Amino acid sequence: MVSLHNYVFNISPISESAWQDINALFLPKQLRKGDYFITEGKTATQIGFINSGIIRAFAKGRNGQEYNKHLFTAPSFIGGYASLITGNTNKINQEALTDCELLVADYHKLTALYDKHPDFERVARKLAELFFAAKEQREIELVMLSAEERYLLFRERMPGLEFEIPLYHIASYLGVSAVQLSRIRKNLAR
Amino acid sequence: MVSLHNYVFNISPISESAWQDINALFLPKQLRKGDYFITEGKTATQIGFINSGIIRAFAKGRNGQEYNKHLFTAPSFIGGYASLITGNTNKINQEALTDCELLVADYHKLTALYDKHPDFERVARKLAELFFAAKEQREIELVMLSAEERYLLFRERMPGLEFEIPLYHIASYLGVSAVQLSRIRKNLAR
DNA sequence: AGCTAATCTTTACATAGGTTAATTTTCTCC
DNA sequence: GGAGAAAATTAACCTATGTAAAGATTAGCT
Repeated sequence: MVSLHNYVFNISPISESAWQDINALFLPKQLRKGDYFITEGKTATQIGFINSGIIRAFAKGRNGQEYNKHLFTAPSFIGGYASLITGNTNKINQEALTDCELLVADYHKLTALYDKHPDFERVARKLAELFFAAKEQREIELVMLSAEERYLLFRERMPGLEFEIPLYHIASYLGVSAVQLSRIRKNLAR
Repeated sequence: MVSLHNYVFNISPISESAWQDINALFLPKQLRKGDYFITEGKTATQIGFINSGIIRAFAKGRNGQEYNKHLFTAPSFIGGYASLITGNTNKINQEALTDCELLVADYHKLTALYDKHPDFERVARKLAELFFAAKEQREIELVMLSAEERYLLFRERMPGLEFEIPLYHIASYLGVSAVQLSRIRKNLAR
């Protein structure tokens, strides 16, 4: 299991003193399957780190249909990043698909450490850059690849995950209906 | 016109000394319509700032079809951000759709200033965060909205732009074929 | 083990949107 | 201003994928 410490140091090493200050802000928290970490319409204040479990981030359309923007597994930060950054309300929800072990910190207490620890702000910069590059990649794949290709890529990148959560969540993550994913799987099996 | 100075200070103010060091790295550059700022397969080394003109960032599929990931207008940074960050080759191209006035700097000379000027690294962090939030928003819109809704949103956000560049570039930006955009426009006109 | 609810697949049908090609309209530049 | 190129529209056709509903399968209790 990748600890918060290793995860952070892997992005960009920081001083021992910075790590102490950061670590002190994170407290353990459990989520039960079905619990929400953030909810649309509310303003995010916390950032979480997944030690175990699976969380989906999803947006809701007006007809009530949902789109799974992302599936998070350990190790990974979660939270209403856009809301934390801009101060606007969340446009999305994050729901535990399994029981989860998290570490949770107040985001603004964390960002208050940037002045004291520029090496930590560097971590935040690199993280934001990596998030951006990942989003860019996903955007290209959503538009340029067929649903079947996206499914194959998904299986490659998150092996086993398709057996831990309902397929319709994966379909939504891939941007297709559960029916269509079922057809795709049938095709591949031949 | 929003200058580089104002653009940067608007994100997060920096010391006069930091601004001097940054500004010294940016040199004017003209692009003619049709010129490329970055090319896929090559590694990006430069970052640009658009003072005037329009640039499209696009990805190419295997069948040669293109997808306009983004349309840039002044004021805006351009460059192979993902490549600059990761050191991998560009997966995308950036092509001038009109003659352009840019300021261009070596990216690594710029990032070398982070140690000396933490206030500048803060600018970089906020910028990356804003980029990320924008991508997230675009991703949601691509998946949740119909092509017609995306077109209306585009007209609202970039008024007039549809009269400055070929419609098929806008269609590609919206993720539909030129034929389909034509149908959409016809529908709206009724 | 067996019951119930959840999930997955399949079928039938509808539609948005792709492709290709022909036609019309609009630019561009001599 | 006219010729040729570029862009936009239209028409014809096709396919991927959506929706709804019915069945089949699986999982989660008690």
